[in-house]
Parts: sequence; structure tokens; C-alpha cells
Amino acid sequence: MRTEKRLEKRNTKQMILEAALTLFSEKGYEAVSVAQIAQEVGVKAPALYKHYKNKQDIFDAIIAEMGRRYEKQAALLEVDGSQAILDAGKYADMGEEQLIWAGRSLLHYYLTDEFARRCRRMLTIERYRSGELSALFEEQYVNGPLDYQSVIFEICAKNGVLKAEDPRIMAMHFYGPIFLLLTAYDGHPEQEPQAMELLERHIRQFNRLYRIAENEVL
Amino acid sequence: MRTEKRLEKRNTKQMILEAALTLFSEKGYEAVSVAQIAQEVGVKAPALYKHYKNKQDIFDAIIAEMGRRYEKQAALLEVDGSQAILDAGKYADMGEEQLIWAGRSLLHYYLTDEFARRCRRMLTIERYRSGELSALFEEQYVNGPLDYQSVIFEICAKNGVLKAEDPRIMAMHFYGPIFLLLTAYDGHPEQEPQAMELLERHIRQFNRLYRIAENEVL
DNA sequence: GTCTATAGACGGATAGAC
DNA sequence: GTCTATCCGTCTATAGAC
Repeated sequence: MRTEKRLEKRNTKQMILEAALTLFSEKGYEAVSVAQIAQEVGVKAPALYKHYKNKQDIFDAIIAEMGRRYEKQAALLEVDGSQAILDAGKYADMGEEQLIWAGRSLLHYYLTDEFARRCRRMLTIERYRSGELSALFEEQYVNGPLDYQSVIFEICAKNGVLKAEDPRIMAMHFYGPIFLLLTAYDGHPEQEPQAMELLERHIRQFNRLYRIAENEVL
Repeated sequence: MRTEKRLEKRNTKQMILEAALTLFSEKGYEAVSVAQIAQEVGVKAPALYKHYKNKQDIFDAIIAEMGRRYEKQAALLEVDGSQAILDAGKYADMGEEQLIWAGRSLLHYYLTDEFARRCRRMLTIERYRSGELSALFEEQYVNGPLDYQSVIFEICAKNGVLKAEDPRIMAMHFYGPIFLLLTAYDGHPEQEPQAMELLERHIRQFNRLYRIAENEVL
């Protein structure tokens, strides 16, 4: 009985959060009224105040939830993805297909995971409204990915798998087009196949440019 | 006297437009009240309604002005930039320095021209609110640049100046990092030198990757 | 063209019954 | 926990004096 209560509470609270995120990501925080959020959930506006202190509190809860999910996702990537490759010392084996796989899962995650997609849109819209949000946006969608990929590419360059070019710029060459695709196809989820095709062409070309040719090997 | 009247009228009208753009680009359309706009101009709110039908009308006027300035800028670029190179048949001479110049002026324009910068921010914020705005954003900041650069790179490839890779992907490799820099340094105009340095490193590396080495020439 | 005054609508948030 | 009723502030926009 105590468990039931807790679950129901969390469900309503969670429904409010998700409805708010959906609306915020489409219209922006200011353009959404608490009455609209309530309507999506199927309750009246005053009911929301039993779950959240005020409108801003809902927004803050979204940001907090975003942080939690991001950490989960990062943990997953480190287990299944490059961290595993790292631990196994398999950099030399990181071929074109792995690169494509990495880019594909990144793009797919942000284009199809509804929570992630809406968070990205909401942050894109709201980031100029506070220094904190601005920093969060940059960390999540610009510097975070660039820092991470720089490390990977630096190792690849040292191991002679990729050309010994500036790893930071390599990361920009790899992630810049992905970020551009994300921005372009964000509003057109039905065109994901086209985005994926461009992504694959991008990565194959990136690979041709940076991969050390066989006759170039020391 | 008739001229004076016209000029004053235009100045006030223009001041309203610029104040509104500044506020919209920082807080978003919904978060800005007509009273705030009026205060920036130094008048009371009702005065605005002698110049614009309503709040939305101010927004529309900004979009229209944006279109006008964009056409001017495009015309300038076609005269000074690649169109000239095109007409003169000088593709083969388009060296690294010209590439850097092109990227630099693009980034500098969007980071320092206050009107352009604010328009870009405003469209970034407001683009999800209507299909029209969404299309405008994509045309201006994604597909427009990509289409243009694809043409340039296709010609460079055909003339044997650059490698015969997919020109659309080349454009993504060239513009993607620039778009990323624009996004990252947009909120930090004081860090423009750092952005410019990254831009230059990006373009030099792009050039090393795509330029056909002398021993590779047919 | 700008002002004051104000209409009219709406938004966030609270009180208190159930 | 959700409801109805309501307070209070703010917003867009208009009317009418100057």
C-alpha cells in the first residue's frame, strides 16, 4: 500500500515533468502556461502545485532529470563503446565500421530518444536566458563531445592508425558535421534515414582522409 | 520639411525594431513585453502602436529587414568573393589563404555584425514556433551555406585543385566546424580571437587533407 | 506622435472544500 | 491529491487629450 502510493505519486509527478518538457521544447518556457501543462496531464492547474513548488521548479526538475539520464547514457557508452575499446587496447583495430557505429549511435540517440531530443531542443531555446544554462548547453553539446573525441583521436594518431594531425581539429571535423546534421534534421524526425545516409558518407570520407594509407605506413 | 518628418519617423521606427531585436534575441519573443521595448527606445508602450500594428508586426518587420540585409550581404560576397573568382576562372588559384579568408569573413560577419548575430540568435530561439521560421533558419544557416560551398568544391575537384571527393560532404567538412564555432562562441563575443584561431587551424587542416599533393598530380 | 488612463484577457499562485 | 473559486499582477491593445 505504501509502495502503491509512492508509485502513483511518482507517475503523476513524472507525467507533469514530461508534458512540461514536451511543451517547453516546442514553444519555449515563457510561452507555455501551467494550465497547458496541466491539460496535457489531464488535471487542473492548481493540482500541479502539490507536486512542484512553482513553474520554475518544474523546469529545474527537468534539468536535474536530464543530468541523471546523461550520466546513465555516458556510463553505457563507456561500457559498450570506446572505453571498452580503450581497456582492451584495441585502438589499432578501430576501423571504419566502428567509427560509423559510434557516429550512428550518437546521432540516433539524439534524434530518436524523445527525452534527449526534447532536452536538446529546450536547451537550444533557453540557453541564452542564464549563464548556467549556457554553460550546460556548451558542456553537453559542444565541448563535452569535442573533449571526448579529441582523446580518442589523439590515441589513434599516436598508434599510427590515423594521421598525426591536431586531434582537437580532427574532433571538430568529426563532430562538426554531426552537430550540423543534428541541427538540420531535428525538426524532421521522419527524415532520419536521409540524415543517417549523410552521416555515413561523412564518416567514410573522414576515414579516407585521415586513415593512413598502406603505402604510407612506416 | 517633408523629408525631415520622414527621417524622424524612420528613425523611431528603426529604433523600435532594433531594440526589439536585441531583447528578442536575448530573452525570446514571449518573454519580452512591449513596455520593455518602449523603455529601451525611451517612450511609453502605446507610442509603439503608431509605428507597428502590434507586437507580432514588429517581429515580422525584423524578419523582413533581415531578408533585405541578407540579400545585400550576398550581393557583396558575390562581387568581392567567390563569384569574382568564378568569373575570372581562377579556381586553380584558390589557395589556402583564400579559403581562410572566406571562412574568416563568414565567421567574423556572424560573430561581430550585431544585427546578423542577433538575427541568428533570435531565429535559433524562435525557429521551432513555426514552419516558416524553421525553413528560414535552415535555408540561412544550414542548406544555404552548404549548397553554395558544394558548388565551389565541386569545381575545385573537377579542376584538380582538390581531391575528387563528394562535394556535399566536403562542404559539410568545411562548414560543420564553422557552424560549431558559431554556436560555441556566440555567447562569448570577447573570445572571438580564440574562435578565429581555431577556425584557422581548422581550415589549414582541411586544406592539407583535401589539397592534392604535388606527387599526386596526373 | 506621444502621453495618461483604462479596458479586457490571461497568467501564476493560493485558500479551502471534498 | 484534485477540485472550484478567487486574488493579484502583468500583458496587449485602444481611447482620447494634448
